Amino acid sequence: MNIKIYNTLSKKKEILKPLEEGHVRLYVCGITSYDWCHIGHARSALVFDMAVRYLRWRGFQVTFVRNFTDIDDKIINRANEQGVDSKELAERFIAEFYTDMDALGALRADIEPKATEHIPEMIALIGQLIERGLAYPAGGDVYYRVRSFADYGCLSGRKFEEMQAGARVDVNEQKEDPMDFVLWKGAKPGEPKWSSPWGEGRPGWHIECSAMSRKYLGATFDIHGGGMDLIFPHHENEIAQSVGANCQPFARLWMHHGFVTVKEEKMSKSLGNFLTIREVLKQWPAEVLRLFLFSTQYRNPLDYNETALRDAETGLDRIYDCLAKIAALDEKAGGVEQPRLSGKEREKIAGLREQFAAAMDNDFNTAQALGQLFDAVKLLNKAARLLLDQPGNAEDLAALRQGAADLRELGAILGLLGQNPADYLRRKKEKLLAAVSLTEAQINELIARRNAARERKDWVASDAVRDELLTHKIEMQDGPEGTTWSVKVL
RNA sequence: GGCGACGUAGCCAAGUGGUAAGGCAGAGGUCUGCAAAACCUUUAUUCAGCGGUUCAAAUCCGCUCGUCGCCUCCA
Repeated sequence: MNIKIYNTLSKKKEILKPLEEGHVRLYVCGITSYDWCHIGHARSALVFDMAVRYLRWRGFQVTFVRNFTDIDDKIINRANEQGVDSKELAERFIAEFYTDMDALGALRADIEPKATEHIPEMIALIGQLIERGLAYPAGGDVYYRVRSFADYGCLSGRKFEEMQAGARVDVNEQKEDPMDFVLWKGAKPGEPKWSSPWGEGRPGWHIECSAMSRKYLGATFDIHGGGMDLIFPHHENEIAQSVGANCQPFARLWMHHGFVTVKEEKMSKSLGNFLTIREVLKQWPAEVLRLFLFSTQYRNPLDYNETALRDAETGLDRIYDCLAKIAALDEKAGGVEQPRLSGKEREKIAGLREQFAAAMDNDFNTAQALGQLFDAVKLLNKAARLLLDQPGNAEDLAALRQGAADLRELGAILGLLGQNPADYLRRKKEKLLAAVSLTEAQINELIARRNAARERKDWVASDAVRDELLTHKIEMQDGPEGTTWSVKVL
């Protein structure tokens, strides 16, 4: 088994070989908890949720750590704006984060450390950096002496000269060099503070990840992940801190996911175009959002728009339709001798797991993996149709059931197809019905009227009923089991 | 200005040296009283453009054009 993952550090796909065989240690940068999570956060959460589920499905033990930044300038500023305590604010948005994650069906990380609960670890780490001459106290703050760290820039591919050419860093007289970054900030009046050898203050942003990853995963561990915007400076600085303090390699593989854009622009507070998870889930079920997010490989940018989400929903419906059909087939297993599925078709159904895994092994290529799922749906639909006409052969049914079970098992890796297919379709119908001006009883009455007309072969009357229903966006399907209806989207 | 990514059908999106997955939308057909759903067939001689390497390139190299991101808090 070879799982290849793109490593930002080497700019190549590399075969995943955990330090400890069979055990992957993963650290992901979580949120700064001062505001509602947006769909960019959802992408981050779901990408790593998928990666963890897949690695586990593949038989790895995974230790997944994702932190909360619960002390930071943004939190303090927001708390001041709202006249609340910064700790209270941070706690509140951690709770909201969990609500969102639950709504998305995202697994909890195994360890979810908070920065404020690891101040001693950070202080120890800063102390080590000072000892090694890589950091210096200045006026109540402590800074990292970036030029003393030879590999600075190795992750983002930057060189000092280049960075300085375009640097837009604040002028700060306390720093020896404008590129130096803060490890410890001396407290200003009224700010939250902890005591330290350098006076009262609080940690800089980057130090928490170095301290907490070391505590829970060790100085060197397998994968460190986050959004692409964290490459510089956050992850670059983490490397400087961790390698500088530990004198051994830090994360061996860096995984960075692409952004969600809205109308081709990066979401940002300043542009006012960010969409919260809460808002999006009001409009679309979590599985639709997941299917949408996984329709593109995680490193590529992804544009959020109505059309894309609608397409995703149509696709999801199609898979559930297929599963529901097969479930219904189960109930009328027949005793026909001859299998109707060819050996080749049977093989293809059985090969789904392997095909899916091949796609996922290639840097979690969910787009390709979904393609395999849809291929299987097509095949299963075809087979189900064959069996629907006549009593099924037991072997065929077994193949179909296995195919459906595989579909659901693989879907679960992406957090999809977790619902009972019949329930999913019923719920969807109810939701759509709520937006339509007819009740189910009224619809059934009209259908009965139409069927009576069809009995008489009064096609004019029959079509009139259908047209009437269509004005209410109700569409009928005449099947062997009678007439069913659905709400037409659009 | 520096660094990096991307540009594949109407739209979304795989494919990274061997002759273009998949989804959505569209067209034709089977089924149906007619429909719908499902299924079948079909929709890129071509992968931004131009050169080069190779028996062979969407895939490698160079240049041009275009889009986006990072360099400041950011998933």
